[in-house]
Amino acid sequence: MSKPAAARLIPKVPTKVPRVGARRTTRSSTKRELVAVAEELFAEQGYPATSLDQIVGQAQVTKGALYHHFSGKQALFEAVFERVEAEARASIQAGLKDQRDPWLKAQAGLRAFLDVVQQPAYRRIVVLDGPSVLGYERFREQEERSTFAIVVEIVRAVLTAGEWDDGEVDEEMLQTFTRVFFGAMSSAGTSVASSDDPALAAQRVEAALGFILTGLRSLADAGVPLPDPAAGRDSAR
Amino acid sequence: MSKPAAARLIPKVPTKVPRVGARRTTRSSTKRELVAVAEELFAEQGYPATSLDQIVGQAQVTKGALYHHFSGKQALFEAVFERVEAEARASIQAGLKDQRDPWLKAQAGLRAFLDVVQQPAYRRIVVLDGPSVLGYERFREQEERSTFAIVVEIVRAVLTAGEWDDGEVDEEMLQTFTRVFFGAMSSAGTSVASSDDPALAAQRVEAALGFILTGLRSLADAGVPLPDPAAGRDSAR
DNA sequence: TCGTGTTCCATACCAACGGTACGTACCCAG
DNA sequence: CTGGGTACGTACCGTTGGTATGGAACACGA
Repeated sequence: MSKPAAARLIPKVPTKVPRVGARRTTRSSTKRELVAVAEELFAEQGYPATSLDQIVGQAQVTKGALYHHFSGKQALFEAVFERVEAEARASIQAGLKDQRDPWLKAQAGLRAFLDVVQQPAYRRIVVLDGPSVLGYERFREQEERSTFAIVVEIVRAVLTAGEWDDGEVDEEMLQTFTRVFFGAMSSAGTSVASSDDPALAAQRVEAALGFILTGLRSLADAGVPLPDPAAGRDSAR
Repeated sequence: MSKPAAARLIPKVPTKVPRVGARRTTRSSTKRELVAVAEELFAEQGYPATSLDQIVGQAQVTKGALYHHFSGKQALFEAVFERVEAEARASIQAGLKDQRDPWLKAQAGLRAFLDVVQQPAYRRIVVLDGPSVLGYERFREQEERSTFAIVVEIVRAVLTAGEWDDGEVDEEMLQTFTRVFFGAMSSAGTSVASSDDPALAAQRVEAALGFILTGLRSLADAGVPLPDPAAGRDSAR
C-alpha cells in the first residue's frame, strides 16, 4: 500500500527490521493503541473516509496486527463506538449524581447530555456514523446499554414522582416516553452542536424541553392519568 | 468489472453491439431509470453495500451513462434522496390537508409521519444513510426544505393557536420547538418501524406524544407564557 | 533446555470498488 | 454535409478492505 519502493525481491528471508521502537511492550497495548488512533481518525474524517492503511500507519503497526485483534473494519469501529459511548455515559452520570429531586435530575441530565452531544467524537462516531455502520438494530442495542439506560431511569423517576399512579408505571409506555425524549434531546442536541452560537442554542433547547416538562408536571398536579396504550383514539384534545 | 471473458484484444475497432433492446429511446429516460434503480437498491442494501456496477447493470447501461448524468455515487444518492423526501412530503401533506384545528392537524401530521417513517425506503435512505452520506449540514438543508418545513408550520399553528401571546411567536424558539418535536417523532417513528408490532408501537407513540401535547395545552389554557430564551435558568419546575 | 503450542504480528497478494480517459454513435443547427 | 454538442460504451487505473502465509516471541510442561 503506497510503498512500492521497498524490499521486494527478497521475499522468503526474514526481512528483519520488525520495528524500530521495540514493539511487543506490555500485554497487547497494540489493541488499545489501534482503538485510540481509530477513534481519532473516525472522529475527524468519518468512517468511510478513514482507511485501514491510515490507521495502521499512524499506529505504527501493519494490517496483520489489526486483523489479529479485530475481525475487520466494522469490528474496530464497534470497539471505538463502545469506548465513546462509555465515556459519554460516565460523563452524564457524573453530571447528575448529586441531584435527588426527579425534575432537577432530569434538568441536570439534559444539560449533561447537551454537553456530550457537542463533543465532535460523539457526534461523528455515535450519532452520525453509528447507525449507518452498525445497522439500526445493533446501534440500538449498544445505545440502550449506555446513554439510553440513563434516560430511562430519569424518565422513570419523573413519571413515578408525579402523582400519576403511585408506584408502578407501564414498562412499555415508559420505554416509549424515553424514546420520545431521547430522540428529542438527540436531535435538538445535534442541532445545538452545529449552531453558530451553541451556548445560546443550548439555552433555547433547555427552555423548550423545560417548558414541555412543566406541561407534564401540570398534568401530574391536575391528576390527569398517564395514557393507556390499549385505549383507542384519545391522544390530543 | 467482472467480465474478463469478452472481446479483449480488439481494442480499437468499434466493438459494436451497443445494446440489444434499443437504447436511446425518449429524452434521457436513462437518468430517471438510474434514479429508480438506485432508489430500489439503496433502499434494499444501503448505500455502502450497493455498487455502481450493480446499479448500471440493473439499469441496462454502463458507467459511462451514469457519470454522464451524475458527478459520482454521492450525487446519484442525492437525487434519490430528494425524490424520496419529496414523496414523503407529499404523503404527509395529503394526510393533513383537511384538518383545520391546529391540534387535530398536529395529530394527523403525527400519524402521517409515523406512516412515512415505516416505509423501508424512507428509513434506509433518509433516516439511516442520509446524514452519513450527505454530511449533517447538507442533510439538514434538504430536510428543512421538505418534511421539516411541514412540521414547522404545524408547530407554529399550535403555538399561535394556544392563547400564549396573541399572534407573534419568537422565530428562533419556534425553530427550536420544531427541532425537538421533529427529533422526537423521528426517533419514535424509527423505533416503531423496527418494532415487532408496529401498529401497537405507533399507538403508544401517538399516546405519548398526545399526552405531551395535552400538557402543553393545559399550560396554554392556564396562561403560562412561552419560555423566553433570553432569560436565565427557569426551565423545569 | 528442549520441544511445542499459542499469541502476536509483518509481508505479499487479491478481487472489488469508485472514478477517469477516451472513443464513438447520434442529433440538430448552419 | 459539416461542425459541435449530447449521450453514452469501453478500457483502464489507484485505492480499498480483506486474506493467506509464515515467522518471531513468549508460555510451559517434560
